[in-house]
Amino acid sequence: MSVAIENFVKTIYKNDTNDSNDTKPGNIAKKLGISNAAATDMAKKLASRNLLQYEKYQALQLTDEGTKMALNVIRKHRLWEALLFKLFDMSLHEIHREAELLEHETSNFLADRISEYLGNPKFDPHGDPIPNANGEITTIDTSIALSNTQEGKTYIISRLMSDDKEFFDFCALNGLKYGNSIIVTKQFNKNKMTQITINNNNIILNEDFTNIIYVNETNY
Amino acid sequence: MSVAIENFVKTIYKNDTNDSNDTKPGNIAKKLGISNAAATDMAKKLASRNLLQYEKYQALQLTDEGTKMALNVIRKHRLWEALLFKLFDMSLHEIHREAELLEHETSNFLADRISEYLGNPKFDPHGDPIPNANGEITTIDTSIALSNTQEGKTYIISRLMSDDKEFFDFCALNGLKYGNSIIVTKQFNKNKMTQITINNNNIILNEDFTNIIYVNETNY
DNA sequence: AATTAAATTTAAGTAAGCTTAAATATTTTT
DNA sequence: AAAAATATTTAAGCTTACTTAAATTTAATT
Ligand SMILES: [Mn+2]
Ligand SMILES: [Mn+2]
Ligand SMILES: [Mn+2]
Ligand SMILES: [Mn+2]
Repeated sequence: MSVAIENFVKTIYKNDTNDSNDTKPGNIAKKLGISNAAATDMAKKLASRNLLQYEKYQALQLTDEGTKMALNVIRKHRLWEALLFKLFDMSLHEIHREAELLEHETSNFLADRISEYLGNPKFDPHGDPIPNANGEITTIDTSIALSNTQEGKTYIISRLMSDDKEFFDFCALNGLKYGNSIIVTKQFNKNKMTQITINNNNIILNEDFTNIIYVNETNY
Repeated sequence: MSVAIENFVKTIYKNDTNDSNDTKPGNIAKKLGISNAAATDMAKKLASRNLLQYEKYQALQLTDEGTKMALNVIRKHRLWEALLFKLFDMSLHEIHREAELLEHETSNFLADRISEYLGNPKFDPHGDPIPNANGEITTIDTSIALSNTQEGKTYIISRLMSDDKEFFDFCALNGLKYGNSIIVTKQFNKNKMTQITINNNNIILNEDFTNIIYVNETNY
């Protein structure tokens, strides 16, 4: 499959699982940086190849085959991120940038070698789950957005759902890293802002950030 | 630059440095598996971009810029081969197959990280020299083809110049590996066949093989 | 409910990288 | 040196993945 097709189904999949907006050609176009017309064309083509269902003016829906393809690409993306992070200690932004390209030129064989080498990890360095070789995500995600946490409790950072360099730079600067521990000290304005304590620093985050930082409760 | 262009200049470079046939569009077409017409078109386009010199019916000649691009792609190819070989113990054929794709989707930044991680190696697992970040091959190659060796002498395998699975499988089976030691026990029929001893086995190789296996003399 | 705004689709066109077939030039053989 | 064989180039056309502009449909506003 071509790079264009792989990125297209992947973007649909991620829009469906992570975002609230509907999965119409226009929204996919925006994310891919192409015109609406191009996205509509592509949607029709992929429908004829049984990768998705397309009905005029309706949201796009991946078929099982399309979902499988998306998960296969996502698997490769996240395995690359895990490998580059481990070997070269590159930043979250850098590993994402490289993985975005490498994911399309990686055989299933090589993906399996990478996975094996890393001990078949279930999560990438962002905390995103890595689909297995059958295109299944077996892990149950119990994490919640920071905006939904409770004052006074301690949490472990489980996911940083972003592709944005600025965000990652901010995270790196403040110790906001997959696996690190934080205390939620205050929720402001109906959870539109959240104060946390990490490494003895107090940080106030607005909803742009608290909606994409996911955490798990701890027992302490 | 596109994959097509990178493979094109790389193929010209390799034809110039490794092969005896002239570097006309037809020969490049054959190696790339495209039509002569396509190769001629591409040659004209690359000439207009100052990557090579094109004159009707003449051999193609890379400009400095074209050569630099070729060496940059070759650097990435060989770094990938070295990394995959080291990490995953893949065969020479497998690492080549993957590198052929990955080489086009690798930033200079990532190439430098790979090189660094490997200790800036000067050779890949085939024994081919790895250009440095400036696109220079600093290593002086003193190796000779097995067909040009002398009876009774001991040599170290320095290069296996092939992309062929069958050849690599044969090599792997018989211990013909970069760095291994062999004794040339006999040269037959004006060096069209060569008998060597390796791991106490005698093997007779014909010129298909002795022309692509390179070795260095030892002092013993 | 009608009007306006926004999103989606259709239509027409482009560039890259190929193809095959025909025309032309070069190389080899006689 | 001519003829035949081979290689190269030109010409015409195809597919993929895009573009912009116009037409149409849907959604939002009054
Ligand atoms: Mn990523
Ligand atoms: Mn991608
Ligand atoms: Mn190789
Ligand atoms: Mn290649």
